[in-house]
Amino acid sequence: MNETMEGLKRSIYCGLLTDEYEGRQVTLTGWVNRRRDHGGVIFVDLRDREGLVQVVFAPEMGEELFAKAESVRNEYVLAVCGKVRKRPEGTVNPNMATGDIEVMVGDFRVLSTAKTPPFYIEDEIDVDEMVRLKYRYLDLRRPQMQKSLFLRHRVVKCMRDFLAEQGFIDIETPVLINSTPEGARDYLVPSRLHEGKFYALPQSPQIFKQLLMVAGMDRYYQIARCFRDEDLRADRQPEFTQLDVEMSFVSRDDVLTTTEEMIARLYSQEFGYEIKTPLPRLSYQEAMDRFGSDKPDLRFGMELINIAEEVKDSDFKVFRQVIERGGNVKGINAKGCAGYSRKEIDDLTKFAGIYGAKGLAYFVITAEGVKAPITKFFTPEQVEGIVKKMQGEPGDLLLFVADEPSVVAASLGHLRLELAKQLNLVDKNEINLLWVVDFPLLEYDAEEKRWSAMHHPFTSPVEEDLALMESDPGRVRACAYDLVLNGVEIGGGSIRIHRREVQEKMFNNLGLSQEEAQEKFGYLLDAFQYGVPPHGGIALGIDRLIMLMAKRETIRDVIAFPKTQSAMDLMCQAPSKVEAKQLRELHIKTTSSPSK
RNA sequence: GGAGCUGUGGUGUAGUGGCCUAACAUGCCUGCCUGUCACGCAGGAGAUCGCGAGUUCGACUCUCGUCAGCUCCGCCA
Repeated sequence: MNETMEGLKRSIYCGLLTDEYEGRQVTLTGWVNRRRDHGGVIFVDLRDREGLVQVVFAPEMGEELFAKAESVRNEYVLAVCGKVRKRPEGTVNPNMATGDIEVMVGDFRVLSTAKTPPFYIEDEIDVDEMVRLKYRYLDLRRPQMQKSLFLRHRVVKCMRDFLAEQGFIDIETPVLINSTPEGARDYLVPSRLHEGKFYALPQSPQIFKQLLMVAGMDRYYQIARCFRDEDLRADRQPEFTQLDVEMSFVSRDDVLTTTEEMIARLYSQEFGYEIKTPLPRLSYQEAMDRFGSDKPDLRFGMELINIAEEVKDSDFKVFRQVIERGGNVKGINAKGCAGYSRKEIDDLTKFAGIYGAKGLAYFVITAEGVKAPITKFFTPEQVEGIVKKMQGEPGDLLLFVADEPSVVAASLGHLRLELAKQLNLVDKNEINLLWVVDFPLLEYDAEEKRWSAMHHPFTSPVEEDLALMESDPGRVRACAYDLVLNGVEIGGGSIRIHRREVQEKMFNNLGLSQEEAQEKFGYLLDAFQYGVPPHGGIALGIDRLIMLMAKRETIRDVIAFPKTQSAMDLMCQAPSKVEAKQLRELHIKTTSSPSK
């Protein structure tokens, strides 16, 4: 039933056919996007990765062939041979790139019949993602998905070209490595040859790229697959792709500048958009203070404003006590939202609660003055002071959170984003890039009661904070930086520690004993005894970057075969059970019941 | 580990205790149709309403559990 390509050769992609081919005999191949059977004549839109073209089946081709044409259905794979011609007057389709021409089919073959697909192969579909993922190969036929993958290809190619020009070389690092403490949960791979031992899949090629610097490669890059066994999000998959870069004998600004140039070239090449460099830089502290986030979206204002000074002497116990305990009281001004209903404010309160806020205080500013249940705790002067600090005007809604600093930042920071969404404050076409710099080197893990590296254990402290490492580790700034695009972290890196004594201090702060450090990272420490260049680098999240460039809401849309939120591949059904024999070879026994 | 939303022919939806013997659109099948392009017209097939309990005289509808998908919190150097 299915015919072969024997003796046929495609002349051109369907979507690339132009009127320059008029009068010429061509062979086209593709999928039947849609057929319109008029009885005496059949129109078929033939689709390939470049687009559509209309091919026409008319009875002149002969009875037998025409009968075959009548049996053609959607998604059949055809090879058609025919003459390109201008469409008759009045039948040109201006909505179609190839709408002024068509191919009069003289002969054709059905290379493959097809079942009716479970959903339409077209953009703007509204199909349950479960179905799309199960039939991902059909989902990927949709032009929009193909465009995303083409975009991804061009972006990665542009990166490679740029980096090659700059003297970076592409080096692969192993995928089977050893598990390390710190950081995300590792994916483990049992060893058959070493009973009871495991490889881990890399969370990033971090240590290897640093060893490549010790090896004198000077400038390295890799499009690296990374693995983290943590829960998924719209912008987090268990395996994802990073552009991993490392360079020797450089300062922080060398890394930033190189990255900026690359990103600028990307946008220039892809959209003809000129990004102004150098990009703005915001310290972590300032980002947290003003936006409640270390990846602030600067496409709109509505900054967090500290009103501790204005409320510290008020009768409002909630605020006062928080301040006395070292907490923050901050607010945001939702311009023009004074008309929000009780329920809308309740919803905002609930929303703030997700991030730990125990309440959401508010002022409604009307022409007659401030209206709110809590005004009674403040003197008129205090109310006025708060309104002034918040730059409140009649018609505004002021929202306040009082809590420990991290809760205030998280709740107001997210509330700010939520309100921007509701009020449509974001220009979707704006491209807002910035660096967040001067991250803390360490953060305190309350659960484990110890310091842990905010970036990773090889991040260098900034020189002038070195002395604080023993006296006040929480205040040490790291020579680390994140690249933020429209409120999404798309990359991060640091200048690394290249001095053994600083590295030891770092391990010390992390509560790693000399022995533990030697056991886990000994090879890096050893390497550092043999001449290590100062070095630093960055890793960019390719999936997230492409997601933003393609204006998609989830990285699943720019990954060919992504996993669901429960880390399953609905198409191939991974993960799956394995044979008992395989487990025996790996010296593994599972604890779950065999029926499961 | 937790919160929320969703689950009804292939697909997208409607149906808030009896009107449901489950509706609409689209897709699919059959027939007609020589200029359509979301072709048109006529007819037809197709659903134990995610799964399991419970409440009820009666459950697509209410309750509980469970599974799956999505969003989020925790987690993610």
